[in-house]
Amino acid sequence: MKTKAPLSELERTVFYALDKTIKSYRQFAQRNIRERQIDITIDQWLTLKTIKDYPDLTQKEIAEIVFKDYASVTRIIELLVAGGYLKRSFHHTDRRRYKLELTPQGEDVYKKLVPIVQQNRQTALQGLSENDIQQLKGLLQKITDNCSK
Amino acid sequence: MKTKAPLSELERTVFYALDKTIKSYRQFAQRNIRERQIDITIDQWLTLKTIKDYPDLTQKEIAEIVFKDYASVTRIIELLVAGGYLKRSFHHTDRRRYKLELTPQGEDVYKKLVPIVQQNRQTALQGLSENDIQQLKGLLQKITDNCSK
DNA sequence: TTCATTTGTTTGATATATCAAATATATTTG
DNA sequence: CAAATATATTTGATATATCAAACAAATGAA
Repeated sequence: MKTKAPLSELERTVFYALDKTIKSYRQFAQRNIRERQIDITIDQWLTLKTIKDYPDLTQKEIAEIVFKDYASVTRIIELLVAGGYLKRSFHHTDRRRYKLELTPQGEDVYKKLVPIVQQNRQTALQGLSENDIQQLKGLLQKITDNCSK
Repeated sequence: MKTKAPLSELERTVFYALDKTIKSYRQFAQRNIRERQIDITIDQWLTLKTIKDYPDLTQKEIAEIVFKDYASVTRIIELLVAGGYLKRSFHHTDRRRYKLELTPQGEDVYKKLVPIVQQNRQTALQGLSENDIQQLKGLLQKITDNCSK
């Protein structure tokens, strides 16, 4: 029987665990989307959903919500447009901006994904109580605050 | 006085908090490295450190430790070699592999970074007790497990 | 109104992530 | 040993992250 190597220093840090957890969740979630033959990435989904839920945000505001760089949002939106999920037209009052709307295809993906994402989250959180989750969020928030000063 | 918009559904999920926390930490850590004029990325540092601490690992094993794709590790190592931090030569017994060693410059960066990383972690975890940290790791582990089945 | 500044967005360059396919060497099996 | 299989690594294609620089339109001040 093979004995496990002792954990490296890296593997013992919380930051390692954090990184691993978010990567595992993303892989898990992406796999479940792909398995249903839906052609969209997690990041594209996040921005699509944000646009659907909050129409008339600027891209800057979208970026802040999804916690991404403005440049990334620009490119993700380009791909969503290229993929036929999003329609981009000029904004009525501010010509620097675009008006962003889901296409029927975008709406369709949205409808399909909502329950999948819901299910993913539920599965990922199995065995954690509501209290655990609040605890977790509190601790994460503290770390985030410590890093943002 | 401006009142905050209510949090979006996204912003209320643990996964969002997770993503935000790890990104905040990475940005914070990278900033502290750059400020000291050290030319290396976090990911390069992680793999450099792994090679230093565990010489004679295969790239595959390195990838597993740093939780990265094999392809990513290949490219990160290329950059470390190009940057003069790592020396790559053929492995004695297995010609598919490379022998990886830090150059003097690599050793130098290693020595400089150890205390910086130490300090970063400490700062990021300010206000969390040892117990909080164990709690956090436990919860993260549960989520990781849930996503890996 | 004009000029300077601010704001929203894009672009370019480089690093990393992901998946699939290609390579090369090792190992196993018949 | 030869063929099949396994293992270590690389490469290609595409998506995302980050930072800086470029742009263009809006806004504010003189």
